[in-house]
Amino acid sequence: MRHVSIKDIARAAKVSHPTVSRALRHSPLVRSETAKEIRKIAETMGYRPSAIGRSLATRKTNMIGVVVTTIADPFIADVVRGIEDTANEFGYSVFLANSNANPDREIQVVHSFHERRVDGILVAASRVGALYVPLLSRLRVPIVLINNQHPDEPDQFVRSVMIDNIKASSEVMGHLIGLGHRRIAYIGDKSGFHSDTERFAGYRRSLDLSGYAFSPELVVHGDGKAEGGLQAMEKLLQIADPPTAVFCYNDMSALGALRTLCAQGIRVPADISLIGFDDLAIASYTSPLLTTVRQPKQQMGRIAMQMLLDTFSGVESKSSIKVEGELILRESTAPPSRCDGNAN
Amino acid sequence: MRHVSIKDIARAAKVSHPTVSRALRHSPLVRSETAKEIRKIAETMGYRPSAIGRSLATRKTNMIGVVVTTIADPFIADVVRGIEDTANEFGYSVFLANSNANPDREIQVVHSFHERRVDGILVAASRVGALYVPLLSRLRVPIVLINNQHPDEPDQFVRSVMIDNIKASSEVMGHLIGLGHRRIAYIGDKSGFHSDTERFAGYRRSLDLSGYAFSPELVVHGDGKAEGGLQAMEKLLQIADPPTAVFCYNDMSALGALRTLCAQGIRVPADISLIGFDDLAIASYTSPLLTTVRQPKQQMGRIAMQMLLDTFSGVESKSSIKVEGELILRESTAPPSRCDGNAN
DNA sequence: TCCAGTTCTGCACACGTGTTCAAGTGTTGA
DNA sequence: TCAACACTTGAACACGTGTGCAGAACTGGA
Repeated sequence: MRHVSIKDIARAAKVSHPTVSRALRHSPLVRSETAKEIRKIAETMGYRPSAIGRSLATRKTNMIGVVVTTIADPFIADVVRGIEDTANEFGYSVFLANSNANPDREIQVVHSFHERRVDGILVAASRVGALYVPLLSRLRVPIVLINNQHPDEPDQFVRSVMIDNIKASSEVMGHLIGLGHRRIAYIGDKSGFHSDTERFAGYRRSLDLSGYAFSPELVVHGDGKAEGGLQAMEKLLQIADPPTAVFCYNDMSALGALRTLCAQGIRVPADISLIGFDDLAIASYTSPLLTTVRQPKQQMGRIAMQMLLDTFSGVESKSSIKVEGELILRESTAPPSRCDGNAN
Repeated sequence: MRHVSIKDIARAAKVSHPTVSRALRHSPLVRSETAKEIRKIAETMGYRPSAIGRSLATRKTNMIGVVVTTIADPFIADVVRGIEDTANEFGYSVFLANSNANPDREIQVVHSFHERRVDGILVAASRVGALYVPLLSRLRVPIVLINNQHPDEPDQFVRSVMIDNIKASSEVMGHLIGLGHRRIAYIGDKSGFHSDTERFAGYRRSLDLSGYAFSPELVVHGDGKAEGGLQAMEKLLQIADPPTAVFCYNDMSALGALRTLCAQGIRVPADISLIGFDDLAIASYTSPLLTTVRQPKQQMGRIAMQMLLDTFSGVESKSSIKVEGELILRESTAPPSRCDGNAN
């Protein structure tokens, strides 16, 4: 049994199919009684317009593609939520594709989106990032990168929204240094995500500005997930002169680090201060509650989608938007308990 | 600038467009040198087939729709991951839509999927569930419900995959009762999700079978999220004779409950045992580590998608698949410390 | 009654791809 | 040399919708 089409309705209403098309779209070109009659028949026959046919005719699909590393990442899930809400509000449907941080897969996904003729693409937390902007740009599809490197030269098709990592990172360091910490460790990501790179830059710069020594052994790399943070923390505890505070580039890493500390009977924040980044929901339910930087995750999703919508409607808009993080002080940071003797 | 179509290639190769169509699809009907030449030209011109055109012609979209309550729920995120991986493996793209547990929205989403002519629909953790199976069935689109009520009468289009809640629930209760607990509380969900209903049934039945009294005041309702669990636990602590163990219908609720306990200085499991359900990643990073029931989340997504694929290819398959949960013993349960005097 | 103007309708085509069928070309065997 | 056959190609149409344009139907005024 086929779907009912406007031709079927046309036959039933004894009119031509263009008239049906116009009637259903409330075009003023069709007599109102006729239109009403047609719509009644359409309703009776259980008609649902075919987005496929419409897309072919209008060269507009009202679909957007979202490529993420993995939807299992709570940060990304929140961003996607903001995207989907906004998209839906404006009649767009979203394709979701996990790249699992695999560059090949990422490119393959973009091709798939292209074949489906999506009206726009959103990329969340890609590893490839700016590297494949040329590819993306060649597709001539509007694209918004989220928390990712934006090419220096302005590009007609590629836009971005990101948090001001350097600034947020500096606030984190300011807070820790203000509490009296000198030996501050940094847990990053071995995959080299843009967020990590920038946050590390802020960490480094704050140390320099404060005149404190940068110790390479205090920088370790996890995988952005709890397990990586757990192992990274173990490494930090093995060095001769362990840190008094640890700055994790994201909350999941902090969660793992917290687990290691707890398992080894090290008190947070009494013995070691811990600070994360993202303000995932979970950060409000750990013990102690996690001090972190709040990213407006859903809002970033909304903004990214809005940037696409603006592009669609030809509205001029900034090619790059920066949002602010907010340092959320909870319970996992405190002044260092012991004097570490490092006067410098 | 338009996309290049097979007609453009046909013109360039001085053949007709059907020949191009056949060449690109490696049809044996076209001479191999011609085909090779055509494919070379297509490559040069940067041709990418239009899924829209193809869908219209084949009446197959290779798209499936996934409706979830919210992708911000870690359980659902994992299921979706399994779905997406499998879908992608077989050349399908997935539409993601959040219903936010709003029945109207859920129906609207299904209509939207229908208009896009998806080949199948997956529903994860819906509140509406079986209630709108008639609607879904009328669309004549294969559907698989995940962890949701399945209509009693077998339906040609609606299938389901779910965990054996009663059994898992009984194991949980068996574990707690075996440890010596008598006053066991249950934290459920006020929205009335199917999972909650079934798990509660298992809780209730286990009490009956063991001959222990069922105390209505020991049953409280959260919202399936941490905040709800937190508040539910507060209520439980206010009753005159508080429970010695708490069974939370999901891990997020358990997380909130754990927070309340920790904040009030109540030791887990020394003072109160706590047990969850789902085995979210986070359950391995709490303090104490959370005892819970592991649901094969990704696998459930894979199975659901596989059921759809089977339907597409006409393979006969079961209309309902039950997977087993696995009780994961960690650190949050122990024998009760005090005699609660309730000899019964 | 006729004309001009307005309102409404349908024809024809477009969008990009796939498929059926007929016809063209070349090959083989009698 | 011719028929039978296999191989290759293209014309025509289908899928479902939207739109420009021509023409039909209707309205109002002289």
